[in-house]
Amino acid sequence: MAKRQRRGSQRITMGDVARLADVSPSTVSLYLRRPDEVSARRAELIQSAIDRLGYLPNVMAGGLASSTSRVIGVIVPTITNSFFSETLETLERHLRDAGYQLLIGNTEFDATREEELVRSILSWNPAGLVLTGFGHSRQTQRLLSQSGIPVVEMWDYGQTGLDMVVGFSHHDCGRLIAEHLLAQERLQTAFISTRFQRDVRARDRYHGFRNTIEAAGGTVVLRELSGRSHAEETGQLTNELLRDHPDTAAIACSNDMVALGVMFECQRQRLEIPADIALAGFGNLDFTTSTVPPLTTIEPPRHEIGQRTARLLLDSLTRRIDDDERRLDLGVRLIVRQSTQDNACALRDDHDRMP
Amino acid sequence: MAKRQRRGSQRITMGDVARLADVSPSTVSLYLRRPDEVSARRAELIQSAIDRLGYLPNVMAGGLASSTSRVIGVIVPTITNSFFSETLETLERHLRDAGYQLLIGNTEFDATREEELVRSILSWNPAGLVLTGFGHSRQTQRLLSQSGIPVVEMWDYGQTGLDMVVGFSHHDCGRLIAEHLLAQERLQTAFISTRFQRDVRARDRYHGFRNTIEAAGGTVVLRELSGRSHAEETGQLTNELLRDHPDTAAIACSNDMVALGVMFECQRQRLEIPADIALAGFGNLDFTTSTVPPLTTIEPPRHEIGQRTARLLLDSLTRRIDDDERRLDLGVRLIVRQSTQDNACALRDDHDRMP
DNA sequence: ATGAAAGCGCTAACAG
DNA sequence: CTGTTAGCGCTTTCAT
Repeated sequence: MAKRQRRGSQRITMGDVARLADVSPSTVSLYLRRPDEVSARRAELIQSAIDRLGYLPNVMAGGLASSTSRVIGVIVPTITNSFFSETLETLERHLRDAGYQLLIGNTEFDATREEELVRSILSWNPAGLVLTGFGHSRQTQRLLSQSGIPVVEMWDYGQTGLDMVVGFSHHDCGRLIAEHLLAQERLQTAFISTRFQRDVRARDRYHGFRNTIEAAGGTVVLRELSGRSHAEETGQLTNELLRDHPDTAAIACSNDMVALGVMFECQRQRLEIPADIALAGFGNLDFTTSTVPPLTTIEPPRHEIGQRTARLLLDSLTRRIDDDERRLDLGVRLIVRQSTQDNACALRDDHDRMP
Repeated sequence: MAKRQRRGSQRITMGDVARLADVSPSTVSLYLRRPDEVSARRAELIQSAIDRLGYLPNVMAGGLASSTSRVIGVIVPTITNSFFSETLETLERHLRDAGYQLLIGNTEFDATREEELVRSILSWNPAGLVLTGFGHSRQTQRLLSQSGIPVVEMWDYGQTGLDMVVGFSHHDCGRLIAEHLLAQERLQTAFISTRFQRDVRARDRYHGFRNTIEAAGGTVVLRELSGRSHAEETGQLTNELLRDHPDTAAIACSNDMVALGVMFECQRQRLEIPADIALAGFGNLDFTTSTVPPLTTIEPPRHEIGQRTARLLLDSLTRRIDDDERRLDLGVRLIVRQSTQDNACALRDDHDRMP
C-alpha cells in the first residue's frame, strides 16, 4: 500500500484536535456544530486544542458529508455597477451573519454566460441562488427547477418568477418621471439610454416613459449610447439631439451617470436647466444632491432588495413560504430636485412610494 | 443498517453516469479531467450519458478528494468602489478562464474583519489568496504563512509584502499631482480626502502630495470628509475651506468623486477653474473627460492589476516564482486636463509612466 | 454525553 | 486505456 504523496504543510484535521483534547472526532464535530450538547469540561479541552493547533474546519469535507453547503450563489449582470454592488454588499452582510458564504458571478448581460454560471454554481451544491431579473435561457430554468433549491430573482418585478421575486417595476420608474414632466407640460421629450440592447430594465424604464408621454400626446426621441456610460459619447449624443430637436423640453436618462454627462453638455451649450430644458436621471447616486442644479431622479431600493432577498432566502431554508410571500414589490421613490422644477428646494425630500 | 434519509431531488452522481455509459466511475472521472486519455468511443458514451442525465460534478467531493480546490479568495475593502470592482471583474475573468472560482470578501477597511475573512476563506482550502494592501493583523499574517498558499497583495506598492505584490505607489500619485501644480507655481494648496482615517492609500496619496508641496515651500491644508464620499459634505467643506483660506490656488482630492463635488461647489461660488483655482482628482473615472472643465486626474492601472495578479497567481501554482518577479510596480499616469491647466487640450493624452 | 462506524462523491495510485 | 481500491475530512446514525 503506497503512501499517498503529502503536500508541504500538512493540514490540521479534526482528528488532530480530537487526539490533543483526548476525545473522539465526533465529539469535536458535535462541539463545533452544537456546543451546548457537549459537557463543559470537554468543551474547554476541545476549544483549547483548537486554539493551540490553529485548527480551521474543512468546508469541503463538511459540505460533502452533510450534503448541504452553506453557500449561496448570486448572479448579477456586472459588479462594476454601484446598484448591484450595493445590493451585493447588503446581501452579503445579512447572509454572512447567518453563516453563509456568497459565490458571486457576473453575466455581462449575457444569458448564455448566465447559464454557464448557474451550472458552475450548482456544482457547489448551494443552499440557494439569487439571479438578477427574469431573462433566463430555457436551459437555465430547467437546471434551476431540477435543482430544487430556493431561487430569488431580484431587481425587477412584474413577470411571473421562477420561484421568488424581490424587486420593483422599471416600467413604473419611467412612468413616474414622465408624469412629473407632463405635470409641467413638457411634452417634447427625449430619452438617452446606455446598453439599451442588453439591459432589459433600462428598456423597461424607457417603455414606461414613452407610453406615458405618448398617452398624453407628447413625443419621445430615443438616443442610445453604444457602450457603457461613456462620457464623451453622452456629450456628443446630447449635442446632436439638441441640434436635431431644438424644441426638446426635457431629457430623461437611463441613469444618473448619463444625466451627469448631459448636464455638462448643457452647460457647455449655455442651456439653462430647468429653464431651457428639464433633466432627470435614475439611481439617486450620491452626487445628484450636489450638482448644479441638483438632479431629479429615482431612488431604487438597492439596499432593501439585498436585505429582503436575504431574509426571504433564509426563511425559505427553514420553513415553507406562502405564495403571497413569494413576490415582493419594493417600489421606488421619485425624488424631485431643481433639474426639473425650479422651486424644488422645499420639495427635496418629497417622495412618492409605489403601491 | 438504517438507510440514510434522502433529501427530495436525488442528486445525480458520477456513478450514475458510469452505470449508464457502462464504464467505471474512474473512467468518467478521467474523461472529465483529461478527456483525451479516454478512448473516443467511451468518451462519446460518457458524454451522452452526462447530457442525458444532466449530470453536474460535485465540486465539494472533487475538492476533498484531490485536496486542491479550484478556488481563489479575494479580499477587498469594499466592492462598492469602482476601483476594486473593476479590478475584481478583470481578475475574475482571467481566473475563470483558468477554471478558478472566486470567493470574494469585503473588509469594510477593518483589519479584524479581514482576519475573519481570511479564516473563513482558508476553510475552503483555496489555491491562492489575494488581499488589498499591506495592513494586516499579526494573526492574519501567521494564518497566511502557515497556510503555505500563494498570496498576492494588490493595489499598493512600497512595503515588503507577505509573498507577492502587484500595485503602484500611492505616495507617488500625490507627488505627481503636486509636481504638476508646482510647475504652475500654485503653492497654496488644499487636500480634501474621504475616509482619511481608514484608507491607508488615500493617506499615502496625501503624504506624497504634502511632502512634495512643502519641500518646495508651499502649504497644504487638509480637510477630511467624515463618511464615504458624501456629496453634500464635500460642498460644505469646500465652502469652509475657501472661506478660511481664500488664497488657495489648487485643490487636490483623494478621488474623482470628491473632485466632482468640489467642482460643483466652485461653480456655485462662481469660481473659475483653473483661472481662480486648480482642481485635481484621482481615478480617471469615466466622467472626468466631460466635466466643465475636464478634470486632471491620475489613472490607476485597475485592470492591469487584475490581469497581472491573475497571471502571477496562476504562474505560482505551476512553477517557482523568482524573487524579482514577486514585486510588480505597475505605475500610474498623470492625466493633465483643463482643470489644472488652461491649454491642456493638446496635452489630453500626455502621460507620465512611473519607473 | 460520548464514541464507533459507515458513508458523502469524488480522485489518484496502481495493476492490468 | 480501463477498472480496482483506498482514501480525502467530515457528519450522522446508532449504541453505549
